[in-house]
Amino acid sequence: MAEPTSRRLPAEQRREQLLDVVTQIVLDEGFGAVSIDRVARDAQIARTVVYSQFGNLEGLLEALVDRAAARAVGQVSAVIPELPVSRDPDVLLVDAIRAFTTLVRDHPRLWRLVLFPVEGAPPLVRRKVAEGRANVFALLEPLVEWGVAQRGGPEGLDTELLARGLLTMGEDAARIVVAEPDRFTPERIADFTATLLRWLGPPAPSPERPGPGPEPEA
Amino acid sequence: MAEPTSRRLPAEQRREQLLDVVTQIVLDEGFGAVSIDRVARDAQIARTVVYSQFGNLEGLLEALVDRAAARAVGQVSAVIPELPVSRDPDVLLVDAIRAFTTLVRDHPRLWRLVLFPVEGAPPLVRRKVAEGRANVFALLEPLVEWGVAQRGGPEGLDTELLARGLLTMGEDAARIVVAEPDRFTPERIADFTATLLRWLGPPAPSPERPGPGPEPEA
Amino acid sequence: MAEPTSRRLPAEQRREQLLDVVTQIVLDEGFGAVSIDRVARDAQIARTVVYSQFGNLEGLLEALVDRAAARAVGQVSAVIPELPVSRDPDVLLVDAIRAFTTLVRDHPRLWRLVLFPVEGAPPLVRRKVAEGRANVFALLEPLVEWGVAQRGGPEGLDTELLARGLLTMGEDAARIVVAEPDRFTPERIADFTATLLRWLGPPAPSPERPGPGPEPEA
Amino acid sequence: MAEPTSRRLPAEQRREQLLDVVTQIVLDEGFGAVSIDRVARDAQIARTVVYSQFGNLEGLLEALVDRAAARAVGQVSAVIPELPVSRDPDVLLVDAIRAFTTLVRDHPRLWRLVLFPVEGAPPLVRRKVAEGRANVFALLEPLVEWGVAQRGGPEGLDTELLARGLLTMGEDAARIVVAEPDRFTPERIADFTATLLRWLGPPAPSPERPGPGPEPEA
DNA sequence: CATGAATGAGGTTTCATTCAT
DNA sequence: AATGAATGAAACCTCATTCAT
Repeated sequence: MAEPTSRRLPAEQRREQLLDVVTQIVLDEGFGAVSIDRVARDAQIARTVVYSQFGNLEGLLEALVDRAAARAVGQVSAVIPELPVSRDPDVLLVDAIRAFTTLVRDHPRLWRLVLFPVEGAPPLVRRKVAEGRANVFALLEPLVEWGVAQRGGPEGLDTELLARGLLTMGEDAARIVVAEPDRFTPERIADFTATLLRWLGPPAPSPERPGPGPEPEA
Repeated sequence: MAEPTSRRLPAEQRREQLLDVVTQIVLDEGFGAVSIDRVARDAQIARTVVYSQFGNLEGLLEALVDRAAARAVGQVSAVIPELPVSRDPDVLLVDAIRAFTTLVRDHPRLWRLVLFPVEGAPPLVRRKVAEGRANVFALLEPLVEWGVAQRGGPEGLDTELLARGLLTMGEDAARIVVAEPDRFTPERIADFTATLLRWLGPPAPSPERPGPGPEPEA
Repeated sequence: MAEPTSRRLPAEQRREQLLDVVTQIVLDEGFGAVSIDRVARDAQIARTVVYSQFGNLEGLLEALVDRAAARAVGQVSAVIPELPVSRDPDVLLVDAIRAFTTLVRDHPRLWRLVLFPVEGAPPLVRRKVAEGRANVFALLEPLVEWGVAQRGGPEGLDTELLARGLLTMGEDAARIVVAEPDRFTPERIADFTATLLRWLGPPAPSPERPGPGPEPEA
Repeated sequence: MAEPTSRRLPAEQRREQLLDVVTQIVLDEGFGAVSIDRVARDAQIARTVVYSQFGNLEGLLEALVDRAAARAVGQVSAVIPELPVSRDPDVLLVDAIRAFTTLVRDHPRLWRLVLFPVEGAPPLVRRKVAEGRANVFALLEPLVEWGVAQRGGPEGLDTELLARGLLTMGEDAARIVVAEPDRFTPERIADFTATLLRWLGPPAPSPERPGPGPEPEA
């Protein structure tokens, strides 16, 4: 680790380097292993450099979390469609699940950080993750409502719980894809989702959404 | 906290008292806040008493986890039915969800410990929790297979993923019941589950399903 | 170690048992490893038993040293002849050396304790050993004087230093016999001593010591 | 002790200062009294300074031993002649003894450290001392063989034991010179050695070594 | 921007010892 | 004669943080 990067870096670069070091430590040994000392040691610089960049330990973690959050949000927003949507809700869901898990699989370092409350994440981190989750939930809920309506869901369906459940399962899907990429592929998960939707019967042939033709009918 | 319990307790009682103290600390401030020092301080005894009971910090945490695990397992096993089952799978599922969330709601201290890998749970804790989860999964999977068969699930349904998903959602249900008991009640969650099952259509009216007669045949 | 000797021993027996335990610890891991705790643990009794027998750690060590000293003195006094002696001084010395090293070889546990200021012997121990050494020296010096006179030693020979040197070498002989009994046997050491004495020329055949006859004259 | 040396010393100087402090403690109270805490207290600095210089207690002791060993070796090598030697072996031995004991007398702090396995020297120290002893022995043995040959020693003399004995006595001489410098002077010890050699008779008048006639003149 | 020296606090652990039973 | 519970002191070590240069 920690190539002998030229000493005396400009602030921005130094920050990036240090955050990379921290990320590595967290992934390898959890948040509990992060200390100013350790970061400085791994980066082969004096402790005070870390202080001058991040103020203190909390600042360091905050910066880490902020960077990860920004990246994660950027990636997710490319996957969640925005209303109004003009596509079949089933296809939409399956595509979104596939896209999201693929994305997670391809950026495991980022998503392990986000998805696993790794080894003693400090309150700060949990708070940020919770925030992010709430944001995603806010995007998801109306979509779910729309989808249920489109599909003709049962009377009195608790869409809040449904949205929550979908979010939870989506997260868990991501987790298992990261944890065991050989056993759990995006494709397998997408297939599972499609099969599940098929179980619900064909999408309601609502007037303005003729549905995908013949489809699984028999 | 920490009533001035009579000094000079017999070992067993002392252990219980100390584990209670630890639990409180974990719930309030996470595993990261647990230290021999802190426990002794909160219990208003000398540090060495803790050592004489648990050997060292790891021993203390292990004892905590073991106690919690024993209790949790005891409670869960009362809720998960064992095959062969002679009841309607939908009712079974709804009842189990209701029973489990009720149980969790009524023992929030225990279940917060188990369900929330709070604030820096040390490897030891995570391992135990993972073990417990695996055990439950082992019980759950055959049940799910049985239920799907009973109900006439779609061709090619990935029951491993389905079982996993149900487990994940069950856990999450428990979590929200503990976290916001006023908004999320066992009844609400049971209702939601029932509605969802209704969506799947009526249980397959398989001839021989008033009871587990010939079973997976048709 | 520490067979489950019947609990509730009479004092004298308990003391012996505990001193045996201490001896074993010292031989295995040095004085630094001796602690009331350790002794009690190895003897499988409560710490307080040790206290009631020896008062405190110092008392324990003192008892250990006293017992060892008594035994060592008993053994040595059988080897050191007392004046007046009516035998050839060379034979006397060689015999004594042989007897002593043999004795040491046959009681290695005792003599390792005495001869090796093992691994952090506390002041108390060093003091006792020094005392013992002084006692032996007191016995040795007149013997050496007598021997030198008998043999016709050189004018102005510093018998104090000679006695001291003999003592030192005797001790060292004992040490190497204990440490490497295969390489250094009592016989080898006795032979060496005899050869050395032969180098000095034949013992003065003068009945009453006619003085340093030839001497370094040329 | 422990003058209020200016705070904020450069590393090298700090190390020296701390090793001096440790030396003092060892000489006064033995290795058992050395602790990071104690060293810091005596040096009137924070414990962590000691840690930053030596890593841990073992590192501290190792540094102490290494420094002492380097110094001791430097001094001894100036005293032990190397083969081939062109001087009278008796004179050589006496001179060496005199030089060594003088040197020891003049550097008592160093040599007490080396010669007295003081009060619980930890394994590390014992190991180093044993090593040093072995090195000296390796130098000494060929010299002794040469000397015995020169002098015409008796048939079958066990030169290994002789060399060992001389080493042991040399060490002991050093010890008593340090312990009681008034009673035991280098001169007294040199005289004793010379007298002893005289007892062996004149050096063999080997052809190419005309004997210690006029001595250091021709 | 970066270093190196230093501090103080907090945690783990072991040990000698005492007291009540 | 023995146990088991408890204390207080002292050691090790690591960390966050500050200051002078």
